Amino acid sequence: MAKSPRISEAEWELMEVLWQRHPLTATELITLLPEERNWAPNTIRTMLARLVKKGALAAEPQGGSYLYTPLVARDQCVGEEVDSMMERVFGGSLFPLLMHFAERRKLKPEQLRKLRNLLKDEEEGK
Amino acid sequence: MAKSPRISEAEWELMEVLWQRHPLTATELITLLPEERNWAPNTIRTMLARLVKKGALAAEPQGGSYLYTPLVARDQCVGEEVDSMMERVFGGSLFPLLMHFAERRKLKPEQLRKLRNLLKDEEEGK
DNA sequence: ACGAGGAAACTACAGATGTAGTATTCCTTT
DNA sequence: AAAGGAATACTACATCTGTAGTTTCCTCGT
Repeated sequence: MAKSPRISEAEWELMEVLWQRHPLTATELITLLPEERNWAPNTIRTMLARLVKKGALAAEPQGGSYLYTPLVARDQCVGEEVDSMMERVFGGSLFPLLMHFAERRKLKPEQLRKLRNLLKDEEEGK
Repeated sequence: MAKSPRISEAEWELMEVLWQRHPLTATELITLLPEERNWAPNTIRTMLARLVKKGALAAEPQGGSYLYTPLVARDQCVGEEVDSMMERVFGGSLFPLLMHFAERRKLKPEQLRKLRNLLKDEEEGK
């Protein structure tokens, strides 16, 4: 499967809405966005246009407007996002990531031990 | 603790080297970079300058040259990187991330069950 | 059929990023 | 002290991102 286009942070928010519910017109999408993000409508339309250009969305004309639909699966985008991050900061290996969480979220040592154990095969198999 | 500056993908590679070994001059750093990355020396120096401007590196003059040293801890950068990604694609919650790995890396269902169990408190506590 | 109002198209612009060329400076060696 | 070589400083430039204003166009209601 081909790599999906890169979705930027702000774009991600639009995609989230569209992955949950589509097709949508720009106006509908705007009403569905969390209000905290009070982007100017034109900002959102610009981002939509970029997402279409990137091939992340399809834009189907519908009476003077467009209906937008995701062309890339959320799962795939997530996968690529995660992989890229993992590659960058954990050398691609799962275990250090879990260690990271274990430390940050302060798992109890006993949980940690179990977790480590559980994932040993994983790491070796990789 | 203050937020560390944003380290871009390419910059990350320089930082990795410097986190492992510092202080280094630009030239030393260049020799330590993986050869695949055959950046022009000037490219690397530009990135170094940017990292200094961002406050990610200190540049100590040393006989007509500089010695570069990280000013931000790798751990902290990793944390912020991970948090940002988690926020973006997993709504900040750990469990879906683990599910993702479980699916992608094909954990055995039994491992998965244990893992889920193990992390339940974590999720609830959040 | 015409006008109002909303959509889309086009334009703008600053900051980040990837990538590197050119110019200047300054240390070191004859 | 002058030259050579390296390191830095400055400049460049295309693309992506965040953010939005201005202009044009189409559609629906009267």
